[in-house]
Amino acid sequence: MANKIADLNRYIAKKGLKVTRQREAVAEVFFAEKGHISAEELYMKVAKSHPGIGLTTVYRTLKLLTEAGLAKERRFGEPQGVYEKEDEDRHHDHLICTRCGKIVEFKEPSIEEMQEDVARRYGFVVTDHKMELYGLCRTCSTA
Amino acid sequence: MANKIADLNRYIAKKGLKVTRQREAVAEVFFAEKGHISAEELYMKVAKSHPGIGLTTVYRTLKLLTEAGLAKERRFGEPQGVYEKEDEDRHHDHLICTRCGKIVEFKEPSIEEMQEDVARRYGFVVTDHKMELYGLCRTCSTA
DNA sequence: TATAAAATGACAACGGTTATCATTTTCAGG
DNA sequence: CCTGAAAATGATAACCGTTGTCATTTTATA
Ligand SMILES: [Mn+2]
Ligand SMILES: [Mn+2]
Ligand SMILES: [Zn+2]
Ligand SMILES: [Zn+2]
Repeated sequence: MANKIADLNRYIAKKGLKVTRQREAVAEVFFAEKGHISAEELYMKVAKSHPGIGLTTVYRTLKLLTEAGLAKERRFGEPQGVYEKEDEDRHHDHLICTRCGKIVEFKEPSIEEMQEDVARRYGFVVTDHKMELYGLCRTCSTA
Repeated sequence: MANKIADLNRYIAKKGLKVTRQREAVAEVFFAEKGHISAEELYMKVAKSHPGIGLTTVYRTLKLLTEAGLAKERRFGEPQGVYEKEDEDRHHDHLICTRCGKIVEFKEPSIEEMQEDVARRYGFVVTDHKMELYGLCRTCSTA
């Protein structure tokens, strides 16, 4: 994901910030992730290849990535936030199993349209939304 | 509101717990609320008529009310949780203005049906869901 | 009224995140 | 390449909403 790193560096330049080894290290590990990862977990993974990088820096980098539109913070009912890669056309919502923690991502344009309708009806302009369905996955409900 | 208190007392009896002045005081103020209120705010309001009641007890009572199905905790992107009255047929979702904080409640059965569809498609049995639309209210978007 | 169980209030502790600050690093200009 | 101003880092303390602890009080049952 060299292009992702390039996107980050472009954002950094645009904002007059600076490229650092730490930012690249954190971003690289983050972009290599598939699912949702907490700051603490990311910190641990980064530490393997780059010991010495502080948890604070991981938090700061995640915030930077979020501002740059490359990461998104999620909150699935737990106090600890998790992050995932963000991309204009990667928007999705989540199904969360409250028993085993399994998370399924889905996209449902027809629901999104209806959300727009509802918002319009109340005079709102929607900029973001959150939809989470909590329940039991197949494995957990048949056990 | 007397019936709400009665509901609470019924739940308390069923669980072998005890009716106390504090619980009644907190519940009364809570049930008299219209919108969403934080534990801290509720604590302040309760203090006016019943000084001496601790914040801890307010938290405990809110948890009790939630277990009894009479209150529901909400989180609108801020660290501080807020509570609102709960009722089987009072389910609704929220439109939140990110500028002025205005919150509009709405109910959209067709969306709820589609949520069920999506869940079924992935083998999930939904027990709860969260849908929040963030954006600008009419006042804020035309200013 | 005696008794066991539960609730209370004061306070400490928790956990995830952010602020502070001395030190180090980056990078534009010379 | 240097130099210097601006920004970033890491260690640590602080923050803040919430929950745990525990001695004391209150409730409800018999
Ligand atoms: Mn996701
Ligand atoms: Mn509501
Ligand atoms: Zn499951
Ligand atoms: Zn507004």
